[in-house]
Amino acid sequence: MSKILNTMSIDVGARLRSVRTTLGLSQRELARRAGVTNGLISLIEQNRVSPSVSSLNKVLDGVPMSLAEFFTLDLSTAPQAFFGAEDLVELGNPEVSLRLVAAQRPGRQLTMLHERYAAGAATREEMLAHRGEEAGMVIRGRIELTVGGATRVLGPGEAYYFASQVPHRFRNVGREACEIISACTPPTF
Amino acid sequence: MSKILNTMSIDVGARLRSVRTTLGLSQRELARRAGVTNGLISLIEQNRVSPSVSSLNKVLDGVPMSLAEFFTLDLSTAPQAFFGAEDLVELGNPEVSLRLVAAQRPGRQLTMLHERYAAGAATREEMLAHRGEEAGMVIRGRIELTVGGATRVLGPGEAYYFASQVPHRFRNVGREACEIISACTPPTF
DNA sequence: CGTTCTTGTCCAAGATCCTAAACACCATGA
DNA sequence: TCATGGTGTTTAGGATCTTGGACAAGAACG
Repeated sequence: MSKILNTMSIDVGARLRSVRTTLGLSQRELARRAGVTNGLISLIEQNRVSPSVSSLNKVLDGVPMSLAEFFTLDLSTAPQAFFGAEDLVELGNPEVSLRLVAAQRPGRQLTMLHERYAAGAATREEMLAHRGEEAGMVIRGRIELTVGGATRVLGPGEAYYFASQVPHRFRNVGREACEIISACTPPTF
Repeated sequence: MSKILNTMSIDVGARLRSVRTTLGLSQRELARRAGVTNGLISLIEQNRVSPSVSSLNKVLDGVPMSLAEFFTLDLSTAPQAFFGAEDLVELGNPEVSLRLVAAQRPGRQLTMLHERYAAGAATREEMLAHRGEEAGMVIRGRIELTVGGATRVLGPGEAYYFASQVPHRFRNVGREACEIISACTPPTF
């Protein structure tokens, strides 16, 4: 006896699905980041259950997004064409800042990021799951980039381009912060 | 074995208690309006449980307040002294609008409302639970006010003052909207 | 002093959420 | 064709939320 919960003033399921798909995450990947099960994400998105606030909070921690942002999201906006610096959604941390362009855009096919690595900061070396390609250009500072077996330090005006499935790692070996504009497809964030 | 849930980034219990006490409601009164039990309100406010989103939504319907407003509330603001029209919190409905001054102020001792009755609108005649007194002045339109057995129509510049426990009823018998500035103590909203 | 009302808290039992595991489907590739 | 790895969905059962009622403490009143 499959049941669907009464329509509430706020459609939590649609909201969560919108947030997740916009960021290009699978239910399992979001579940892993949030420390819950993929089944729960599925049930919530179908409005088969109304999650406890603490569960929803855990799920949103995997995005990351606050409850206030989640409930304040306006789903019915026309696709936005221009984004001020304050419109970019921060996905990283203070050490490695990743600011996403057009985060809310449904069905987004491209991920563009404004990345900022603090002095000494680095990404974990890891194999990304998707099959897309990544490109970027340094606009300030210097960054050491390792792709497969090769390592090189890039400065302002220099760029990179590689397939995402090749293990790669960014490391800021300089004294000042390094900023990069990057793009990849399909979207992983 | 009494347990207290892990501290979350957002203290739902404190938030709800703050909202409720600020409005001068008891747990039972809020529960009645929301269609839940007083026990649930108690447990939520103590963070003994993390309510489901749908329960929290039901509870907030009794205020009324949206989930977005609830999670956006800033609890740590210094007492606000000035309130623009947009700062007043709407407590009524389209027919009978009740806009509360200083809704968020903790320990508020006074309730001041900007009331607006659409043409033909009326309050239910009911005995209010508290023992305070109410006063108000019409600033626009005309309103028929019944207090105990007496009825009178008041216009701009005219005022009223009575004990809250006397049954009373407001009714706009005119063609235009009627606006009133009212105050009562202790706070019932 | 009791009586009666209010308040918030606490406690089984029932309802709902959440997990772990399985399922069905599709795409890729040997 | 079969295996592999990805996707979202479903289900049984344990964990948690929610209810209805009891409880204790305080205030108002006679």
